[in-house]
Amino acid sequence: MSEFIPSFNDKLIEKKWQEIWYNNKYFNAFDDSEKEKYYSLVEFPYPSGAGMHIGHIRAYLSLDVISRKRRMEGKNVLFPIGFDAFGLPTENYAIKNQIHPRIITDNNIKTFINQLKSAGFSFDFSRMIDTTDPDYYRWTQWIFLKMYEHGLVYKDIAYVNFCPSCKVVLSNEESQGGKCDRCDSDVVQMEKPVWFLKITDYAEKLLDGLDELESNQRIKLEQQKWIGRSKGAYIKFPISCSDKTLKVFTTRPDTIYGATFMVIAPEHPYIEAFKERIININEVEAYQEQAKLKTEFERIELAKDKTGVEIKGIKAINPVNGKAIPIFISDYVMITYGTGAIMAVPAHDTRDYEFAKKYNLEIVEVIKGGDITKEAYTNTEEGVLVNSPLINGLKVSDALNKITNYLVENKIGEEAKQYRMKDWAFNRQRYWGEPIPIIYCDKCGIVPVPYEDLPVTLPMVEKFIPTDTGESPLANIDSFVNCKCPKCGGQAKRETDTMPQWAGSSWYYLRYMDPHNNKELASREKMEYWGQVDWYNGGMEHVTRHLIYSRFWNQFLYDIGVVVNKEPYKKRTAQGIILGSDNEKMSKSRGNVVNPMEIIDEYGADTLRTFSLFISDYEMATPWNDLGLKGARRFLDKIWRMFPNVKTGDNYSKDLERSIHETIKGVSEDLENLKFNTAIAKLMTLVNEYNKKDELTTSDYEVLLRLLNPIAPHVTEELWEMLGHETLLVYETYPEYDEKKLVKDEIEMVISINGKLRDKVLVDASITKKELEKLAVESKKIISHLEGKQIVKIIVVPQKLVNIVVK
RNA sequence: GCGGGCGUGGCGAAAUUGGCAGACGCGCUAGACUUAGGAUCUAGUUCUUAGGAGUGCAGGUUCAAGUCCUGUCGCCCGCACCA
Repeated sequence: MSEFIPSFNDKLIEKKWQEIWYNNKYFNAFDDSEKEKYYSLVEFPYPSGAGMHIGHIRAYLSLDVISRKRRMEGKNVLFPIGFDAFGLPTENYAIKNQIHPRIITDNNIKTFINQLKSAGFSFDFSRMIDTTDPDYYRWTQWIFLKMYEHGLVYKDIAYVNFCPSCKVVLSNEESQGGKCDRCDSDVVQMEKPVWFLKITDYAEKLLDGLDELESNQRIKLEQQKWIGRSKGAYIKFPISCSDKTLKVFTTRPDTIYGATFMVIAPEHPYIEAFKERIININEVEAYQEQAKLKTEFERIELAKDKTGVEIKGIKAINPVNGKAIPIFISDYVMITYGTGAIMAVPAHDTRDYEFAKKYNLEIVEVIKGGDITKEAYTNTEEGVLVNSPLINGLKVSDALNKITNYLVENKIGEEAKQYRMKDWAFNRQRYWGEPIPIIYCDKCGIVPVPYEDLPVTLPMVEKFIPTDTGESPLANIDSFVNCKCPKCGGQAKRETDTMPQWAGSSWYYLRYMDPHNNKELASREKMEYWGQVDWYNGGMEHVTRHLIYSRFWNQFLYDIGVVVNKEPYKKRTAQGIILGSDNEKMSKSRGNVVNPMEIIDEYGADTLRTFSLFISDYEMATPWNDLGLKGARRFLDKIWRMFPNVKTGDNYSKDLERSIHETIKGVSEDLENLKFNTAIAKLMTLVNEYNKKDELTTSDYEVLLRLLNPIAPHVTEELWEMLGHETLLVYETYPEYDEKKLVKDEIEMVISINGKLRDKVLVDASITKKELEKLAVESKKIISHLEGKQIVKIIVVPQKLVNIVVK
């Protein structure tokens, strides 16, 4: 053997093992294995031109470690990767540089694959998918058509969020706070024909399914909040001298006697309907115009300042007491929620209170407990109803029941649920997305593309530019637009809008099970074998969008008998983001971006892997720290340098035995609980212990290599080979601990006085309580502290401490 | 405004869920060895008047509080005129 070098050559070793693993397909999953399956999934990346980010590394590492551990535990592991490649950055880059997005995408994917491999991720690269591949998006389109077939797709003219800069319609999810998710421009409201997916039909199922999901509370809460269910009632208020009623939604029908006026949204259809009777129609229409000009963001920003106009000429009749009350138009009521109209109860709602104060409207207290001369009394759980003939003296919960029954019996109202979540606006006016498989025929109307004609492929054209009218660039491509009607064979035109970014990712976990199937999205047999995703890790930012969308698609596919499980994911976790070393979010403009490839170049993939997991609790956001990398590298080098001290031996060294079993237990548990940082700390502690010895047995050394392998796979694999093994560590067994070996015969007990540490003693594990007390009181250190004091009592906590309470 | 989380050395962080605060790592200090390396090894490293004090701040419960309770300040994330 040549001279032993005290620091390993990461470049050589890592390249060597990556070639062995990937060329021999060591990480490929088997569809026909006898072994128990394990499906671990990470959110597939968008292959941006910038290549891999440190965030990708951290996001994928957790399940790479788990997947590697599972293989060692004898599982048939499916740990796939793919690319969510449709999207605006690629299209924008394509337009700017006159390169087709196909070419850009292919190049970016190549870069990504190389980068993923250089980090040593144990993905099954044979199952790679690309959402922009017609063989893939054929099935995205297929699912859309299935939804259409089942009445979950509809077209409507609607006010949509439109980004004037990206020239694209945005979903609510993409336009939070009135800003475009991508370019941060102010979003405007635009009336457009929109394809909607009826996700609200699945609101209840999406809520129920959360019970089965294994995740932390935050992940469930954010989804619950997003769906935003409110239980309450619809109530119909008759309109004076008319057979029409104004329907409102309220969560508090018990406060109906306090309803002193009504408010409708500026877009409410009754303004048009009662145009003839409205005396101040000019004033009302002027208000409507003004409201339209405000972006949604402005409407929220100006929230403090309530504005409105009374609609003169019509009144609403409170159906429980027959009182005629005024109707106002105001933009604090949204047309998109509930019925676009409310009964205002100023005494018990802060917004209504504000409005009533401003316009000098009557405020009637119906729940006792607050002081409505000062502010609205809203925290009414303990309150008692007053001024409400039918329900006076009742507690709120009883009043709610009684009044609801009354409303239902008298056909004034009905129980109802409302959701914050709205139907999913599903079309985009862009080129680089899945074409929506719909054809418009003058004779037959809207005709879905027949299943056998899928996929509707994107045409490869030289130039495409977004149109100013908000139409897709596809609209300019005649060869795409013009087609035959599948029903009558006549001239027809294709839908030119494409699907949103979220489409392809809504079912990709299914495709991995059977990625090359050209007959079905995946075969039933394979879906039965692979079942649910056992563990899905991704970003917190996708918990409300992608996670809900994909759960919705899966539930739909389950309902029509295509997939096997109601819920796609068994367990979901989310990594904390890595901030720049300045504790700010990484961004090019701040110049605090860490490039993982540079780190691999300088320190090697094993060091990057170890450090990214060691830096902090996996679920918390943490600033990056370049210097810390050295520590990770030092740790790996220490293990490397131990190699010459390893002597043959089939058992653990006696004095290390307990530490080894403790470490095995601790590390395994930590890895399962996402506590990678403490798992690595425990391995470091063990290594420090090893380092105090001149000699180690091969068993001592190998157990360390096996424990560390999922985290630092290259260097451990190399050392494994150096030990003379001919098989790979990748499929070696994961160490197990022996409970009996954890038992200590001697325990260090703490002796404290009034809770303050005063002494420590080493005692036999079998010591009795009495003996301990005696020992404690007789300790020299303790005696000196007890001088002149009186012992009140002694508390003994077995295995831990003795506390002497003195006066 | 509502919901969730966080606040611990010079820094990143641990703390078996109420029982030795600061594991592990970075950095720093001193020494050793020089194969001058991305070194390595050894010792030390919360503060401090050596008695203590100490987990954002102020109280409380307890034999015992970073951990539980009440109040308060600061930061982060999500939602936001949702009726």
